Amino acid sequence: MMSGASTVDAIRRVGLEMFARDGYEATTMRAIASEVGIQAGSLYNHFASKEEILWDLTRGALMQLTSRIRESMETLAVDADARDQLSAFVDAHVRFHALNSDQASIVNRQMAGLSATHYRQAVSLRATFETQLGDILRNGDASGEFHVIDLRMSVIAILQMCISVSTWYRADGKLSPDEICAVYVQLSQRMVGFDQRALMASGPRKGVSQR
Amino acid sequence: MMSGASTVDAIRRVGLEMFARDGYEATTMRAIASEVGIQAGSLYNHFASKEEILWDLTRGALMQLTSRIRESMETLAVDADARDQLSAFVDAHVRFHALNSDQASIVNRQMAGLSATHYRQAVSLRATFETQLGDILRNGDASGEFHVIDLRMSVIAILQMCISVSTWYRADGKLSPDEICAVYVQLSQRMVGFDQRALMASGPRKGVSQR
DNA sequence: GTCTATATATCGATAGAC
DNA sequence: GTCTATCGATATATAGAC
Repeated sequence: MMSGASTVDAIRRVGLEMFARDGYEATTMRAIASEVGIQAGSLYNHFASKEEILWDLTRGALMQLTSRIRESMETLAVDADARDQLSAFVDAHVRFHALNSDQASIVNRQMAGLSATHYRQAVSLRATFETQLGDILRNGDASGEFHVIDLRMSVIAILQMCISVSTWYRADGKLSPDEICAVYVQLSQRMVGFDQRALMASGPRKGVSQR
Repeated sequence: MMSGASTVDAIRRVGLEMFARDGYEATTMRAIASEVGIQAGSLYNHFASKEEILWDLTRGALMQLTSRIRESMETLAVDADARDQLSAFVDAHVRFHALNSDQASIVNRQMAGLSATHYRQAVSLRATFETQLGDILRNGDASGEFHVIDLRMSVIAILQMCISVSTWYRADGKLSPDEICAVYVQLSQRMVGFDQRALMASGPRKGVSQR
């Protein structure tokens, strides 16, 4: 038991880590309890079932990501163009998946452990991201800023690209979240057909990074 | 038991389907045996353990994908440019992940069930795809065909984009594999900074698809 | 709210008859 | 090679003392 942290928060913290690392089915209530420092039966004073822990973590991760995206979009001016909107969206998405790889694993890999009802709710929450990005791309294409090849496939491809950062980013690696976000923002702009040559002409183009 | 198919092949077929749909840990040997039409104990006449089934399927999927990519690359002329190489690679990757979503699930989501030794072997096999695509991008950047922003991130982003097709493609959907591959090839060309304007100028540009 | 003890079920894997 | 029967371990979840 940790001082200064409630038992329920300790269960959340341990469950998140173990579900992400070992998978939901491979993680046992006994293992969670042991890491928290209590007996397995005591877990049921805080969560009705193992699935309730997963649902709590899934819902929390999705709401955290929702908040980060909303905060990032709110920094934009009301008349921001589609390019700025896309940048804010991709930046928030990449940053979240880099800095919260455990939450990313829960949402992207462990959702099969949810009950049918909770699974539907999670998919519904996740679909809002696709809708948001789809709106940005549609507006950008309509205004002539973008030249989208296919709306739905572009949306999924960009989202999946952002999500994949969670599989390789390491806090002790050579690249900072800022640097990574900058690259993915550029990639997303290319994918939607935003013409960057005007920007490139304003400064010397850097060589390809060969880390 | 199916006539014309050996028991071991039936186990492979059923295991692939159940591992992909329910996950490795959530799939029981009894469930596999039941679907095959034999008793659970009889499975051990064909595989030493549950993990051996997963490893057989993982290895098979990775080798199938390897073959598809090699076949696609071999259709190219010996002096094919980087753009054609990228197209052949992406086409094969997207096509495989669309038409073999179960194999894709095994390789991309169920590998945590493998033993440490088998896991390392699978990761090693999978790394060859990254190396191949990395070579194509590096050569294309060196020759001036591409303008790669960051080699490693571009490789991962493109691969993950191709893989994601397995999560939404349906054989009874509106899009054929050919149409999907065409879109993803274009997306990949944009991501590596291949200039398409010369091609676009040769014909009227189509509006964005709003399916 | 945590403990000990346990109910109830199911798991992967094995043994030996046929 | 498949069957029946079962081993030994472990799973989630519960009951009741403190």
